[in-house]
Amino acid sequence: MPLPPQVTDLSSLDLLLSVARLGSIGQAAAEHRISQPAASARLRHLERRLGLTLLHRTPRGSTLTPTGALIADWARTVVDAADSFAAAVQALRVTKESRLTVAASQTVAEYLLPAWLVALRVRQPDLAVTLQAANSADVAARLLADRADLGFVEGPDLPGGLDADTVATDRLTVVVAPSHRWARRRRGITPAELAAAPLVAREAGSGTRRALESALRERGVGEFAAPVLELSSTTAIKHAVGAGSGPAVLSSLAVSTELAAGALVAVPVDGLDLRRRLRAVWPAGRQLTGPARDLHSIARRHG
Amino acid sequence: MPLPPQVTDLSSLDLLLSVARLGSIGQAAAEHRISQPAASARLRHLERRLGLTLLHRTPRGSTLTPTGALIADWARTVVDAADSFAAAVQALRVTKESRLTVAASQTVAEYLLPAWLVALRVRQPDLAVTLQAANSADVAARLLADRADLGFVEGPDLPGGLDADTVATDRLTVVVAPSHRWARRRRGITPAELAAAPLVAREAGSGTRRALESALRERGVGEFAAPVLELSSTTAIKHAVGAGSGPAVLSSLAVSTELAAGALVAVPVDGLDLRRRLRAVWPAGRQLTGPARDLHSIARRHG
DNA sequence: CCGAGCCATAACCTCTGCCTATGCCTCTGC
DNA sequence: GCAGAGGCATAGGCAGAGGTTATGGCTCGG
Repeated sequence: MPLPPQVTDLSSLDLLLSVARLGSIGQAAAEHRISQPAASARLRHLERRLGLTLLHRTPRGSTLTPTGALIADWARTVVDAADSFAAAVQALRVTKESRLTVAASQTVAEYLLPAWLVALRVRQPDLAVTLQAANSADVAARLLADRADLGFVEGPDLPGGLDADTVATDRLTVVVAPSHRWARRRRGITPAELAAAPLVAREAGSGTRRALESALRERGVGEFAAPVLELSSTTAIKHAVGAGSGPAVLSSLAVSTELAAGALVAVPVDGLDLRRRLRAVWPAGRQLTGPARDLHSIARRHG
Repeated sequence: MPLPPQVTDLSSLDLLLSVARLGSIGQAAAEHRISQPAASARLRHLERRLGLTLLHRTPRGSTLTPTGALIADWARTVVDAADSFAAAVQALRVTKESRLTVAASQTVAEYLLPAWLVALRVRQPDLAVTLQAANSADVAARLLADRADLGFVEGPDLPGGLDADTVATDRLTVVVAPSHRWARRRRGITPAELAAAPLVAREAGSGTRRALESALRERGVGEFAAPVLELSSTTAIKHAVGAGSGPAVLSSLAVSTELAAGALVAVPVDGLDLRRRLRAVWPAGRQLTGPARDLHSIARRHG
């Protein structure tokens, strides 16, 4: 199920947003460093591809039609996502002259860092950042070997030799489809019920899964039902849960949108603390300086 | 600030996701209806553009490298956003033979309908849907004139002649930057405080703003401070709030991600009910049938 | 009434990306 | 062992999308 060809070219959408902001095709063209006719043609093609009139073109500027404004709202979502993606990818490039190297664990790397890097880029456009995704032990090792300037870890155990500061919190959340019987319960479920339920899960070895099992063990539950389904992406899990395949346990960061819209329902678990601190870490005793301090403060503010 | 050229081509990312799922470049190529060499070249170009090795290519298939898996996770976000965009845009095309015409108010059209339409498309790929964005009165008029099959309205007042069913709830939410003094208060603020605060707002006439003022008037507050800043997009407002320009009042659907990550903080308002029901509506007495019923049930389940 | 700003059209060109054809490699099954 | 299937890479040829410059027409303000 490939993407329809109408949306594979983000530059047109980006151009449309520029026109919306600047009020003229020519100025938008300049911002994108293409000629005015090229911009005009691109927008015309966009209109033809979508089958919609997006712009009022007049001899003294161009404004969005009502339809165009709605399209622009939607487009902003896509372009923003692409922008975060770009910032994150940029940081994965191994640049020898990077002035900032970051090591981050899964949840932070997947959900939070892209946005932080966008914010960092606003403040320091030319800063080269390197990102290394790793588990907590690796993060610590890299920091202590001076192969990273700043790290982010999730979970309770803090590797030795590091100073830490909590920058965000997530919470493992039990989610079910609105039609699931758990969605209708007044009170939460018990840890034993959760452990006995066949979940939709990621492949074994994921940090989320380990964290869940450790929290349950703390409450004296040591036996877990086998997963009913193992999938490789969070998106696939969400879809499976929504389709009624069973409950799943995911980071609150992964499901916030679905919860707000009601596509999934969160089920509380009595007496089980599923919160996890997401912490910035750095070699003990050292003061963060320069870009590392900036990123830390962005993370703190954003999270 | 145009998008970097590395991410303007979503088809490469989409192709990468297919490879991740199917395990071979050739099969992914088939899914996208291009030749195997074309797919291979496209992926190679993607790797070169990003400066990263994403795939392990072997004579019996291709698998993602760890880096590739991380990239794929990020890419999924972008591609999903594009997919929703595409479904929504598709519905804006005025198709004479559409078998389903929907009229929706702002919040629903902007935040919820794209996802619902994706779900609807899964069930009925060939269904032609037309979407008309309108205010409540317009939605009602269109339904009664038989120019729409199903409508969605927000807010308390239900136009006459319609049957309705609540499918989702949103809540106008006061948000501030984490550094704002309201973020540190134990108890909520009072309606009078909110009314006296200069907000970051959308241009006058927005439904959100009207809803806020009407809720405040109900509580006996009739004077409102002038906005400190008026912006044209929700994204711009969120950025301004995060940068400390002041509080804003936005739909919970617009800020769920930022709240979960802590980038923005919600401030409760004592005794002010800012919930809004989002309702499906249709001509009174009529039974929903066919695709209209399907969309209604999707909306109900998703919201 | 003239000049500035904006958009459209036209003619030309470049270069990206696709396709077909083919070859090599690896694993499987006989 | 060996043959065949499936997978990826390379090569050559081609089409078209999208860019550029040059120019013209429209509208508004001074």
